[in-house]
Amino acid sequence: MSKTDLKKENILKAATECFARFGYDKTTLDDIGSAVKLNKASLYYYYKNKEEIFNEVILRESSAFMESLQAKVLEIENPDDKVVTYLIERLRYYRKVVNLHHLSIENLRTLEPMFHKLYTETMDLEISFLGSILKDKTQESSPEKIAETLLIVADSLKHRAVQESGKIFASEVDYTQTEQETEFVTHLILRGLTKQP
Amino acid sequence: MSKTDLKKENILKAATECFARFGYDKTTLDDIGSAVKLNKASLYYYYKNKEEIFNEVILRESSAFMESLQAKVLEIENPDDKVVTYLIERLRYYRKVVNLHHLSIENLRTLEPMFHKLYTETMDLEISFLGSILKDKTQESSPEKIAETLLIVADSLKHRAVQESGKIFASEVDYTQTEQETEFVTHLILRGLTKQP
Amino acid sequence: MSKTDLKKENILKAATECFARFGYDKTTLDDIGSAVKLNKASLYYYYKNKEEIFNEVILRESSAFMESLQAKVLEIENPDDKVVTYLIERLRYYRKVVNLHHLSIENLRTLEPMFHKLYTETMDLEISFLGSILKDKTQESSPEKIAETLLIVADSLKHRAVQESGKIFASEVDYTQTEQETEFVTHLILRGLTKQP
Amino acid sequence: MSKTDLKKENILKAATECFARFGYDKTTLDDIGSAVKLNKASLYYYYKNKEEIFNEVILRESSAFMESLQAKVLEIENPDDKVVTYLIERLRYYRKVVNLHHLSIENLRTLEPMFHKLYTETMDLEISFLGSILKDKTQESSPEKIAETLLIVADSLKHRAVQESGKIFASEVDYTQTEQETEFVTHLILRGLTKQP
DNA sequence: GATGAATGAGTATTCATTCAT
DNA sequence: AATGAATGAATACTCATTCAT
Repeated sequence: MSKTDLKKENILKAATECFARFGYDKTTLDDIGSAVKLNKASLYYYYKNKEEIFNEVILRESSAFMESLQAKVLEIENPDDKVVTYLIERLRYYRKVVNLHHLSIENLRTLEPMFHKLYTETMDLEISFLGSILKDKTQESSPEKIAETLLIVADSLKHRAVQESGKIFASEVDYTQTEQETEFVTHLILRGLTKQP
Repeated sequence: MSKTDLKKENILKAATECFARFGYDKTTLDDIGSAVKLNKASLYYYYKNKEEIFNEVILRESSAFMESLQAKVLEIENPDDKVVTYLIERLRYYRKVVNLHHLSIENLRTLEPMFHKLYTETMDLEISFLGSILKDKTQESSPEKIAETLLIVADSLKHRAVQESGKIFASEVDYTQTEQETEFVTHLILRGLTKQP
Repeated sequence: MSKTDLKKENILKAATECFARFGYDKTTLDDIGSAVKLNKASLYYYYKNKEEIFNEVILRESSAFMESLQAKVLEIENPDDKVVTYLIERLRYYRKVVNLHHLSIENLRTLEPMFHKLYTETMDLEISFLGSILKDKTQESSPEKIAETLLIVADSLKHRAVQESGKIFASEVDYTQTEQETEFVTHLILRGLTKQP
Repeated sequence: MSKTDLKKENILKAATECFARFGYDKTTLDDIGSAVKLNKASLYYYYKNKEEIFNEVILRESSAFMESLQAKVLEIENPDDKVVTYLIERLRYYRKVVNLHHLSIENLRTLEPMFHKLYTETMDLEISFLGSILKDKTQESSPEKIAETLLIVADSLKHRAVQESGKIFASEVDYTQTEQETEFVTHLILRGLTKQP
């Protein structure tokens, strides 16, 4: 690993700490700078701006989460539970990130492009993983097609919940409701696939 | 309702929206002002400062929550479940407030006096409600004494969790653990009361 | 005295207290309003603005001071001392006003028109008083002419001192120096008048 | 002198001008900024806040004053006069600072910690200087002990006067009285030392 | 690569002043 | 005569970002 990459790594580690501690908004570049013993201005040599740093932090965390989630899912016996668990935990993770970094609805709007980029980058991997789980359940369509549909539906439900929030207590309530919706739809789809009455 | 009270009401409504949208820190008085079509400075005619507005918002929300929670609890059959549900939902509500308004540990420190005031003001009502539920369960001490103890224990567990947070992902994890601790202790106490082996 | 005049009187009394307590700048109209149990806005019914109130306060204080000073001067035996004392005490009073109301150089600039108005309004009375003291000392010119000259010279010395201040510690030092200059010039003029060698 | 120190120096020079011109409260950071051709925000790069700038200004002025006062005192013949002059001039200097910067009672309260720090930092030097003057007058105790006592008494008298002010015209009057009290007590102590009847 | 230095835009709060009632 | 209500302009302080060296 080059010297620069090492430094970037250290910055990310410090930033991860700070964002978790203070939230995105309240973390100042001075906070991060102090933590890596680097002048605030120097951070701009490694990253374009605060948002890009946050970007990277989220990306790392997501990768780690995905790995551990996939490992956990593989240990589940019941195939339907595998899928449901995967989708629900994915949703809960999103909530966790939002809460952890104290992201406001406004932040979510601003950071949307970043999340979208992260989303599309990860999508292929997720489709492939979920597809492999679904392989022996689907008879007609390709399992990847089903996987993609499930992911899209799940994300749409989440997206709708976020958009509708901004009203008091909506965030919490919606997530619970979204979980139920996700589970319900997933079961519907999976049972449809196995042609059960 | 007087004209002034009406205006204060409108300000609160706008503030509630804003705090939920942006969080406490990122809500500016300009945000609230715009929402009520009032100059930022005018808000100071109705409220002493930003904190006082937040204060009032939290107070309203809490009252509404308490009412609905108590109604919900009364519908539960099993007496023990009544108590446990009440205490757990109360804890979840705290987390909800903190998350909703994106309160940082720092905020919690600053706003502590406000929360404390709210807490003591509500305490009597809570004791009286919880006491009435416990009435036929206690044989020796007064039900109010037991109620107060339960509330104090529950709040202490919560308080410890808050103090210990500030570590990564701690917020989520700790609350779950605190819920379990609260439930466990409550059962211990309740079973002690009914002298079951 | 009409009801309005009575109210104006009360406002002035309160304002006098406030200005002496907090200084001109730090006295708010709310301070004065509270003190007379009158809404801040009501003050504008009686006075054009804050400056006009201050104006009046200074005017009252000056009149009172002038009366007492003139009484004091009349008790002095030596005619020269009468004049010198009058001029010196007059200067000291100016300093006292400036210090009492915490007037900055900048204030003095802003309030200059007011002071000038006060100055010209009082001038005639001062000339007449000082003239009466000088009556038996002057043989050629009218005593009023001499009186006016003395006052103008004294005020010029003071004015120059004020203008030159704004440099550190100048205020204090200059006043002392100005006192000496005033005394010296006065003696020069008085002795010139009596044609002493 | 480093570039930063030079800049800090310039800021101080500008601030000194401004504080003397407008007083502490009415001097804005924009005033100081304009004077050094520096954005208001840049001042925060060099100094923590307005109070710290004022702090430094006062510190400089005090050092300069102390030096000149000590030189002046050394030229006095009569030993008792040396001491009295030193203590009286010290008192006058305090008044001078308060008047010059238009410090209100409120300011004095806020800035108290700063004055206290300055006070204790200077104390040792003052004790040592005053002690050297007293050397040949004391026969029993150490001259430093006497010096410290004199300084403490003088400051206490001053402190009481400040506390009691806030009443009309009090500032002027009290200081004069404090001067007399200081002189009287000093003479008492000095004559006691030489065991004169 | 690193940073000292600078700043524009924002953020809570205060206050003299205005005006409709 | 009195005031409730509103506001523009200030004011101390913060922070992401820029740039010359």
